[in-house]
Amino acid sequence: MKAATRPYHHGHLREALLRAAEDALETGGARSISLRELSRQLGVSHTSPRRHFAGKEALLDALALRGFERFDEALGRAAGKPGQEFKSRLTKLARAYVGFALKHPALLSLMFDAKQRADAPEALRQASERAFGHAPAAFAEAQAAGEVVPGDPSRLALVLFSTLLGLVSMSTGGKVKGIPLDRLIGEIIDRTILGFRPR
Amino acid sequence: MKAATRPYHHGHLREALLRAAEDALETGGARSISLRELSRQLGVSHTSPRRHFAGKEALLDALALRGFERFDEALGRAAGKPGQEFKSRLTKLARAYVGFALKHPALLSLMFDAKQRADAPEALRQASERAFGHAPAAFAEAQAAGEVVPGDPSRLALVLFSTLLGLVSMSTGGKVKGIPLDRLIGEIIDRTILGFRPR
DNA sequence: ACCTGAACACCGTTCAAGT
DNA sequence: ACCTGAACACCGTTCAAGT
Repeated sequence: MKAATRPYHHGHLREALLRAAEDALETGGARSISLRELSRQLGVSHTSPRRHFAGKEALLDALALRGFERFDEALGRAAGKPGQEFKSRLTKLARAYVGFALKHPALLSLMFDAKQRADAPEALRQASERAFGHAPAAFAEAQAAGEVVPGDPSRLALVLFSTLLGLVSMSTGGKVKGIPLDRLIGEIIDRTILGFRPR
Repeated sequence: MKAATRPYHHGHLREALLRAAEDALETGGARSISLRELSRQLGVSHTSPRRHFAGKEALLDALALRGFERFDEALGRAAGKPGQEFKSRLTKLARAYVGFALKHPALLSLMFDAKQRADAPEALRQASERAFGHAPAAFAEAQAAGEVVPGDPSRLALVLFSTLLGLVSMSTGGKVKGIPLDRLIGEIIDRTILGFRPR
């Protein structure tokens, strides 16, 4: 009954810290994350995090990196396969993106802030680029089929993702001017396809 | 030689605090803002800010609010007048927006974070809506001239601004994949106008 | 290797007190 | 009204020490 009070976090303290930090992030914002408080929650001394992260900034960066990795997976699953209808693929990608953004708003904000920093780790930039690399494939295929204007496909995809990203930023609680984002996505996709259709 | 060491910040301590806080924000990020450090810089005791702001959060909110007010002014100047060419008005609005975003990246991030908070002050939401209210007028006029598809003009303007907002978020140091934002704006405007043209 | 406690230099906020 | 110093309960980070 006493020995049980010693989880000691053999190998997974790092994991536990990241998990607890993400909880705090979504609950009380980035400012509410405290290494000492996390240590208390996990029952380790306040200097233990130091073994796994060089400092608080490093923990936040690791959190952002994991965010990008999950983001990448979600978009990868939604990206679809060659041969599927262009509009349907874009719609799935868009819903995946918006879904992630609405589910983890504070994490997404942290991810972008971290990536923007002048001294951002290279891994962060790469993870971001990987995640945003799924849409261009769909555009390239549509170009080959003559449904979309020529040009760098990743630049075309950029326009769609920018729009969605901005839409989420301008929304409050998943709504813009009372209209749910879900309903706006279809409109955006239609306009995007129209704008990219060869004249 | 001694009396001069007593600025005492008669009435404008509030102003001075906001100014110093914005400097710190753009230099070292939101996390680098400290009430005590600001007080030190301004030569007042560390409890003086309390007279002007209920707490640190309140100071940050005030900073965000002023940001939205300046943002509103910048967009208002760029919005142009009825009778001017639609595309030229959009381009000016877009450049004004992107210009602000690149000049005050940390402030913009703070502005949106503050506005998004569940307990955000109403004034913040209103200031945001005011600032984003300039573009719809241009869209409404273009609709009257038959250059743009019918529908709620502020919803049409939303698409353009979302795209720009997202573009800035995805950029690093004013560039996306090595291409300066300035050069992308024209492309975005063209696509937007194309997408909104009556079929 | 991994974790610890003590120490240091900071925070934000509160409060009784001064002019 | 406006500002002050002391006090309180926190921080992140460093370091010598323990197993």
